[in-house]
Amino acid sequence: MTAKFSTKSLQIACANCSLAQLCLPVGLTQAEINELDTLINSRFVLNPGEFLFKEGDTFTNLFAVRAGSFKAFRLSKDGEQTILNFYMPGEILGFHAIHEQKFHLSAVALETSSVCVIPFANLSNLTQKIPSLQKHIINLMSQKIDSDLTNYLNAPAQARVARFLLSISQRLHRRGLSGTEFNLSMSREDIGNFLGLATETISRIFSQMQKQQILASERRSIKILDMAKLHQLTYGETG
Amino acid sequence: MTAKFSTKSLQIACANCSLAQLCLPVGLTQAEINELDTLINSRFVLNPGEFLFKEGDTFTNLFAVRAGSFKAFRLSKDGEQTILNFYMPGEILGFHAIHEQKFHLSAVALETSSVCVIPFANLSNLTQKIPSLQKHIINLMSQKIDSDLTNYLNAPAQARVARFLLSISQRLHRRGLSGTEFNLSMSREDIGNFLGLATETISRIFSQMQKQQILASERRSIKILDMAKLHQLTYGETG
DNA sequence: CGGTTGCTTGAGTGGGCTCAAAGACTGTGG
DNA sequence: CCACAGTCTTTGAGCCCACTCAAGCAACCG
Repeated sequence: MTAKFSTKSLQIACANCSLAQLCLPVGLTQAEINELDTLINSRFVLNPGEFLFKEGDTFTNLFAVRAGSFKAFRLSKDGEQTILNFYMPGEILGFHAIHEQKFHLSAVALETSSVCVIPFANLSNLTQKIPSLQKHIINLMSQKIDSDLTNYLNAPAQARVARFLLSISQRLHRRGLSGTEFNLSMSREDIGNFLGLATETISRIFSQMQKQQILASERRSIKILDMAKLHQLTYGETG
Repeated sequence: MTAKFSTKSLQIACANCSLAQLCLPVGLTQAEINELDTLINSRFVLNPGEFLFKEGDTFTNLFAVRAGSFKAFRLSKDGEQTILNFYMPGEILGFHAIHEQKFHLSAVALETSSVCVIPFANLSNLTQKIPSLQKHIINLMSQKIDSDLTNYLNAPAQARVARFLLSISQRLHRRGLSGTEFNLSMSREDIGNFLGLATETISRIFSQMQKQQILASERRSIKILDMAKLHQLTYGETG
């Protein structure tokens, strides 16, 4: 079931959060950040497989990923998942649910993860008082619209996998982590589902990239050996 | 080249615009709508093939489609288009460009079309004064994020075409036009490009749907005969 | 009217899928 | 600490959906 927000309250403030630049506060005064901290009064931890929210849930909060990762998906009528996205630290879930006050997809933790709970009504009031915060929220939503454009482009299997790996790499790098050596938090099946490819195809392409010296992979551990070649494989997509 | 905004100024006010509910003003007082009208001081017409904006252009304005339609696309390095979306009356272009103040795609008119020019900086100031307007902008962006989710799902060719036709149908219906009889403003090639299918595949699927009595199509004229079956073909996608 | 562009239909090919099976890792209980 | 079951990943074989190539037809335009 959907996790209870009281599970575990963490003693963390936006003021000293390492994700601050990716997440909410930008160009705020100390007083404004404190006000924001009052707003975001809840932070909690989820175990692997726990739901952050479910399709059909009423929307009241945005969630900022603090640690771990999530997959967002819908269920078709025959019970099959369609994975729509993965979320990593510094990224925000829930923007899609604002306009109808309802989640149109589910999100589960792929590993032990923690999130900040951002009550949207309160945030909305605060943006009315703090212009730079309004600007930031709109920028985050704009970024989301922009990045989704690139995410869902059609391409041959190898290009899709290359694009996926680069996306993960860049998102890790942005947080100051290694963009060349990392562990995937999702299964081959999840990757395939997300990219619209069979599990076996993902596996084959990883093997193939290994033979071409583009990367070294062992189960979920990935080491990118030739970033340039990986970019080439997505070549022609977007310039 | 990108159209000049001075091309033709139309005498139209938000106050008596039939698209008002889809576009900007919602729940505003008369005074607020007048203020908005001052903001949106420019409306102009584009001929088929004219650019509304180009990849790389600096972002200063959002555009609301008043009449006609647009395709949005990127060019790959070998000059191939990748069509990302089509835009119809009441829909807004440019949300993706806010965060970097730069358009990451191009938009051209598919037919004679007109748009309202919305200077974003001014809009941003106004949302700070009018809470319900801020709410509406954020709702529009949320809607965009939400609908893009459904747009780019992987599916077999027939399901994609069915989804595409339903999307067009629903968007026309929302404006009070017929959702069962309409003319497509884009070529088979554009549809195929957008859906990630070959032109010939689009043509074959149209023929096939015609044999199955789902629709009657003659070039760009479409008449949907069996809406239920069309929905069935997208079955399993989203519930 | 002839040229161009867009649409349709057919034939054959191929990339990625399905089906199948074996190997590698994880967790649990004895 | 090991055995065993279950899950995830890899690899192979064969097939099918949608692509490419090709040709013919219909509409539009100068």
